[in-house]
Amino acid sequence: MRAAEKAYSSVRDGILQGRYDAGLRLTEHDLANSVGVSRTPIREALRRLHAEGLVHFEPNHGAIVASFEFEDAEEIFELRALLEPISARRAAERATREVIQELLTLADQQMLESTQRKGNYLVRIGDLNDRFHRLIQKTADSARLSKTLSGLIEAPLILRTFRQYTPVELRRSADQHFELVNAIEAHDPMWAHSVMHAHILTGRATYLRGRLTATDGRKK
Amino acid sequence: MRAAEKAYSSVRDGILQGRYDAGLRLTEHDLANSVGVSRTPIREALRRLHAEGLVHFEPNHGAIVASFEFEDAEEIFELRALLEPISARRAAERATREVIQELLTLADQQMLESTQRKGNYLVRIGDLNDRFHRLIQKTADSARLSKTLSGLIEAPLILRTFRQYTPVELRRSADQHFELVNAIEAHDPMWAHSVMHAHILTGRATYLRGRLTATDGRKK
DNA sequence: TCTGTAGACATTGTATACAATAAAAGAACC
DNA sequence: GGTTCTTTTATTGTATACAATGTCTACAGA
Repeated sequence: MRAAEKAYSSVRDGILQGRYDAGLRLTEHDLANSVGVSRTPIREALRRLHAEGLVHFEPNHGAIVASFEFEDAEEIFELRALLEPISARRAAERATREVIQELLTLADQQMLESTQRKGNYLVRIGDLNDRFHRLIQKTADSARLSKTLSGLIEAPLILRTFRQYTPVELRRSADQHFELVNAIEAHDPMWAHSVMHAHILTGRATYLRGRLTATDGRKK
Repeated sequence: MRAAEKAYSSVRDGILQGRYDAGLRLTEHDLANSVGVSRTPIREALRRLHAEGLVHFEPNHGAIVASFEFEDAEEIFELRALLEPISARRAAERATREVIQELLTLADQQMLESTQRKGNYLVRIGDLNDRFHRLIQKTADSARLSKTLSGLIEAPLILRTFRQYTPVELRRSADQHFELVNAIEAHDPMWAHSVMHAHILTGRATYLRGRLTATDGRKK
């Protein structure tokens, strides 16, 4: 694997898995040491992460791990609610049998995890959800749309959201994935569009409810 | 100015002004020579341009200047039609008197250029249009939205579109800018939203008409 | 004439040394 | 004790040398 690639995924994973907390300073030198490559590929990785919004630069203080505030979440859900339905629509126009089968498998597994809820099932559900949405994006076959969305599907935010889900909501989310597969299988772009729209808004509602409870909790 | 900055704007200008044609190979070595900096800042600039979609990489052939096909244009207009109205809405909620004044001045100048049509007025209109839209984005004050849109407002495409405009359409476009300023001045988000939506769709329609005529021309 | 292969060449990828700059720490003075 | 100036240190920015790898070309053989 190229060193730049290694640096990128290493730092990215560190941020997404919470090993690097929001606000932490990441100096090129330290990262180079911990990843085991020189500063050059580290620089490249940091610029890329900056473009994706995972870090920002403070002059002479290096890269700072970005934090997600409430306003960011609102905005992310708003943009996803606009863009992901387009992905779904395009996917419905383009999906092959193989893709549909794979989506079905992912939805199946997610439903299983959502009903059983064993071990650290939330991480696995988060992962399945991520793969499901990414496969739809890939099927939509629009580099521009993918790039636009990639900055928006922030795993830490989504994982945090999953923690808010009640068992019922977890099953509903998995069920919406099933319906999405149905719509895509039927090659019905409008159906796929609106199911995806509802799906994102459902996630948003859950996130908002979680925020409210969290705030109430602090107020007590 | 930092060398990386110099490299970025130099290469970017080269592409946007058409000095580097679509499909042209840009090798790091050559660019380093022509810009007058070392390869390191050139690399940084190229990665950035890649993230913005202005070049793509072919393994062992370096950066290739991206070309805009019909499908790309369709997609860009579709995404802009979704996203720019959000910018307009947010701008209407946030604009100060100073910003409104500046927008008004830009719209004024554009109207003037559109009625006089002297010299290479199309370039100047393209520039005014660009500044108008960017100021709205800036006023919308959403880093995420700006970043998402920045990859979509491709100057070469928009400039090409302006060439298709009839005098009437040029004035209509300037007039829509005026109406947008009215909506923003009234702090009416919905109004701003729908005017911007119509404005983008107007541009799209003109672009499509231009494409059709070009195709007909070839068929004869 | 076509095809396969060897080798030169072009190009990127990486490490490292050095320069520039700004922040932090410490010393001297009031 | 506080404040300002100086020195040190930390950090990024840039250039360059070298390594790795893929591509193109020329030539030999069928």
